[in-house]
Amino acid sequence: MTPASRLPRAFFARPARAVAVDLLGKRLVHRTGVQRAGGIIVETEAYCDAVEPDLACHASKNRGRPTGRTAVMFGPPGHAYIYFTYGMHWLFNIVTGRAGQANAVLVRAVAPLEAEDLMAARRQRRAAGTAQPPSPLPRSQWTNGPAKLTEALAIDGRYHGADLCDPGCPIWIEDAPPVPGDRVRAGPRVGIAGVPEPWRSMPWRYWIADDPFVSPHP
DNA sequence: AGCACGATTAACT
DNA sequence: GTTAATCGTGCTC
Repeated sequence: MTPASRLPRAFFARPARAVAVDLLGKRLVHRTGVQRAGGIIVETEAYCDAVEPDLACHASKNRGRPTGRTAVMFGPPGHAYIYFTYGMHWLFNIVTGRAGQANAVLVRAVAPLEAEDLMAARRQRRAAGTAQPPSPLPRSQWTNGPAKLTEALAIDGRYHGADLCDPGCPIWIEDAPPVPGDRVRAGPRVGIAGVPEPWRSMPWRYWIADDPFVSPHP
């Protein structure tokens, strides 16, 4: 069964920055069997807004030509661009814009909404070797980061390239009321200190003001 | 064929 | 504030 509120391709077929802002307040859902886990998107980042090269974007590698890793980003909008980083973390993006352009939006944080016990279990550290009961991870830290939310929602590389607009896809974005414009904040993207200016400082990270699940530090 | 490093996180001083 | 964990990718030799 597919919810009628699954966002259609037209939503994603727009410039990355517009989609990144409009994704705030929407719901990211992953169905595994009969279980559903999901959260309200509270933080995003736009990459490769197509006007000119964005050196912070993976698609700018290989002189801006597609590679095995980035090919999905050059494809049609509404598909998942998921990649593995630091040897241990999966990051979830949605392809935006139109085919031929390499645009994407990174989902950096969500607020837990459904199946919270399931998310907590997925995020709970395994007891390392010695039999010491791991202290429960606070709810505030379940999904407040790009790699934390993929772990909590069990999203990984198997969904790389998946069409989120396909009624059969177990991952989708559910429509929800938009966040008022005066509640949206913008600032530089996180974790790209090695990227040259001006791209390093472009304010293409968006979040909901004062939301407790926005990723820490930055 | 080899290598430096990353759209991060958690644990540590 | 600092650093280890951990490995696929893109770039250099």
